[in-house]
Amino acid sequence: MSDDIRRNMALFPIGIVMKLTDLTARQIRYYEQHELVMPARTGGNQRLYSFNDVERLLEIKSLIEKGVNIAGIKQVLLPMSESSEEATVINEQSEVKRKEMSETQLRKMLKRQLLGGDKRLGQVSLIQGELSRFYKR
DNA sequence: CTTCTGACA
DNA sequence: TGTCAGCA
Repeated sequence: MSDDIRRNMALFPIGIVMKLTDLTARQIRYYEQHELVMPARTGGNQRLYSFNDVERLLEIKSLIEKGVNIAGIKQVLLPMSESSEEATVINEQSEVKRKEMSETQLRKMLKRQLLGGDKRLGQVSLIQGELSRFYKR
């Protein structure tokens, strides 16, 4: 499956990514600072994004719009070392499916936090400001 | 002209 | 997040 290398191939500069994602350079760089995306660099230190990076950014954008903050996105997106319940699944095309948290699980976490009773240590606030549109909508 | 880092009237 | 500076 050498289709992966193409998706991970560093191709476009931040300017194009901006148009592709409707995000500002500021935001894109900001998310990188928080390790939400790690684009490659050219010899001149210019960022080069791959298709995967762009998709990643779109997912981040989506979550931001839903009211999830950086801390929350980190927990919802990929680099999930081990998900106790959600098993790593292989999809129909034998392509490794992304270990993303489902909407339902997200809501579950949100509800648990919003309802207060969060006794687990080291838990970070997933929501920004007011309890977001999860309950407004 | 485009991108990069750092900083904040 | 916007935006401006000063480089590369």
